[in-house]
Amino acid sequence: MRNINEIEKKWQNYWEKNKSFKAETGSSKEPYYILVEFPYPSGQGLHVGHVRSYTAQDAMARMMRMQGKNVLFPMGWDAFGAPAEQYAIKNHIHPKEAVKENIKTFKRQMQTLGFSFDWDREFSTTDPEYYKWTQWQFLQFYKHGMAYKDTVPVNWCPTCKSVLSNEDSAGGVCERCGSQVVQKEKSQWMLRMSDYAEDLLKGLDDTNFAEKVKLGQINWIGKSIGAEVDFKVDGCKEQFTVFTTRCDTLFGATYCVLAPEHKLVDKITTKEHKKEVEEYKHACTLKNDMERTELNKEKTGVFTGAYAINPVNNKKIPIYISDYVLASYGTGAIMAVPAHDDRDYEFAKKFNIEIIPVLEGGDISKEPFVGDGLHINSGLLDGLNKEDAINKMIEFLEKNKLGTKKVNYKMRDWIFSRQRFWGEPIPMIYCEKCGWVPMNEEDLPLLLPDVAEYEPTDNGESPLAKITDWVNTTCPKCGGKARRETDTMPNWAGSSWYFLRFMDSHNDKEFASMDAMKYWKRVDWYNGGMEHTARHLLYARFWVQFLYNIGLVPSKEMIWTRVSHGMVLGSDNQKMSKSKGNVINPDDIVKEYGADTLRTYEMFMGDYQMDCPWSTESLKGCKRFIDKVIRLKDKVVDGEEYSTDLEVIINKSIKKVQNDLCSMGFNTAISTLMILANKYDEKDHITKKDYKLLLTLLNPIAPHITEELNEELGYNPICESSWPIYDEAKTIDEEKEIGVQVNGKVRATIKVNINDSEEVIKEKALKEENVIRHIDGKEIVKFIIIKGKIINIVVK
RNA sequence: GCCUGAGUGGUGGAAUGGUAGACGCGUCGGACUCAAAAUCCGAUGGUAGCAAUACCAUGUGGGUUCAAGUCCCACCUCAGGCACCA
Repeated sequence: MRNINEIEKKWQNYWEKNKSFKAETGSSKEPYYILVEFPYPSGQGLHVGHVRSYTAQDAMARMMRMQGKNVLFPMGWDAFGAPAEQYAIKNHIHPKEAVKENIKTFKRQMQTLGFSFDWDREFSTTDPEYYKWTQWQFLQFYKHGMAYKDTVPVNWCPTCKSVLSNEDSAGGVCERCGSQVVQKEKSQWMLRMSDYAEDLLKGLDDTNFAEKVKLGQINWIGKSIGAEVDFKVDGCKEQFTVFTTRCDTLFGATYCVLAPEHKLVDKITTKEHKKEVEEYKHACTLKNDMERTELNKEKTGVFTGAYAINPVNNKKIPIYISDYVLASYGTGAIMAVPAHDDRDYEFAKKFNIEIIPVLEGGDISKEPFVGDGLHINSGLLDGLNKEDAINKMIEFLEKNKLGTKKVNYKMRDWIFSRQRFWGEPIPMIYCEKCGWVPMNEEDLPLLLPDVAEYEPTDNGESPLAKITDWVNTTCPKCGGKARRETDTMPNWAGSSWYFLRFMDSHNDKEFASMDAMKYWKRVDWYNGGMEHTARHLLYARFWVQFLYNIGLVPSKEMIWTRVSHGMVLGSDNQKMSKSKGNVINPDDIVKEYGADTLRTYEMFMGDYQMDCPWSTESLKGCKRFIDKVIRLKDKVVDGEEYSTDLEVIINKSIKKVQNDLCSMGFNTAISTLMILANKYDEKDHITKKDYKLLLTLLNPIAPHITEELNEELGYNPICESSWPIYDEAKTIDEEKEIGVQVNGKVRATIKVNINDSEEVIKEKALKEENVIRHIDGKEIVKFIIIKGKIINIVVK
């Protein structure tokens, strides 16, 4: 046989030439859309982790095509982003050149692996034909009041010289470069994502996401139901509002805390406390979120000198400021109930504030009691449980106009501006006379200029700000002098709707036609990394829901199932990285062992959804399996029927492989095929049909060699054939070995026939010597026969 | 601290409540070979035993059940995510 790489090349060319995997919009076959997250084409080339998830989805796609479905399995490039920009800065080339190179490498690598993507639908988020529509969609957000400019304290990375989203700077550290993030005030484009909090929560019911994925979304949205309560400041007209989920503990509120940034702080602070308060506030601005949370072991804060009036009992209670209260959540102010909240308790102990228990149970001299209990010291609430007390208190507050029921979400609006060159320009123009004016839609795309300088400015302006030719323009409204927005969009923008574009990739009239979207209906199966299941999925769902609300997509949720894969770790069980020297390059493996072996190994290595270490030894085992399949061809004799003695195992194998490929049981699908091949190997001869069956079942995972062997038998290509159909009746063994237990312990195994009556089985079991020994002299109290599974004899 | 996973041989991992360790890797022994590679055959959880077989064994401790890796309760460890969210 010829060299394995030549065979692989031959079939890759065949598929390309014959457009074997083209998805036809409008075809009468049942549409099925399998999507795998499009990669960021980094300079590192394809990772063996990519190979794992692409092979998995490829196997599904190939099987489903054979089952007669019209499978859409596309691939593209998420190519905007900081790494390409940094690479360009370093090497003094335009990022689009670097991206072009990287895409070429990625695509070549994917093609040598034989993935059945419909390459006719390929695009990159950096193509003007694509980002034109990303910009167009931004304009729709703007025109529907969903995009606005606001000055917000933002996370600033001094190294990247860029603003980061809360998400990107999780933990106070820049996700890109790892530097410490500081706080800075900046005017930013924002998307009103918080308006969609409730819909994003509800929409989950219309999806088939895995439970853990749904939970991730729910946690991120962070809904909590509570009440807002107004507190008057003693001795002046001012008042402030707090948010609480436990308004039933209001009688135990012995102080209030405002966030240091709260607007009221300056107004209510008394002369004697001014200096202290100012110092504390200043200290807080120096700290970023990371430091604030890190130093949370010890509560800090200062007294403002002012007092609030507890609205339920008119008690004067002190007002403090402390950074344990966040300005960005709720109202930026809390009522503190030290008897029943850990944080408030700690604070109260430190500042010697009164602690009044209002719930029965626990010992508050030692620790706060946060459980459920009947109310005490609470006037109208005394004797009630938590739920009743909350309801009664809300009723009381609303009746007396002291507060209202209120729902809060952790999810905030999406900060949409980035001070970078390599992103979609935001198509907005600032005119002294007219203010912010959107570009005319006909003028899109707004292209990135072709210049050679991409360094951000030191004052945090985007590199685009330096390109005056580009920046200076005229106002679309009044025709006067105006300036373009120089910020660009975040990386998440282009990936929030790419799956819609794949339905109609080359449409130059619309981002995708309604007809095409109605035909494909939705992404039926979406595979991606666990790290993207919270953020990316939430952004994409928000984007789609907005488009739905303005009538541009056919349904509110366009993604049905979301699944995630485990990582491929280095053989040292660590994440692969250059510095650790544990990186495996797929090119090397393909060259030495062939794409089919690599694909088979990555599917066999372990549970698809779990991380798994690389093992070249195990890879060789899969090579051996492929070689065995090739060798089996020598046993083939003519015959267009299955060998009689193989019928059961063949039908069983079809059923198992088919079910496993649909439910991500790739490793057990391969083990089934290994068992089948071993069975064939035991025989002197197998029929052509037996052999073709094995090749067909293995084809989704190892498509090249199976096509080659199939062709040598004289059959039409497998990718143009049908998936075999199994006969349920023939998946059952006539005879089976089952265990015989005595008191739950296996003492023998017996052969039973499918037609054996219980009497016969009983008789067989009781004939076994070892069984007789264990029941000897005892009384049989129960005789349990589970057909085809086990026998258990209970004796006393 | 909270949420989500996961703890099974030397190793990657299999097991709709029904013979734990499928399938693969490694190791050991054997065949073929001048030799090696490749391939093939056999053995391989632990302890005891020549063996039949017995006992132990799925992170720990309880429980439910004729039967528990699987279900329930408590706890321990590891990984990932969130983290002062009132």
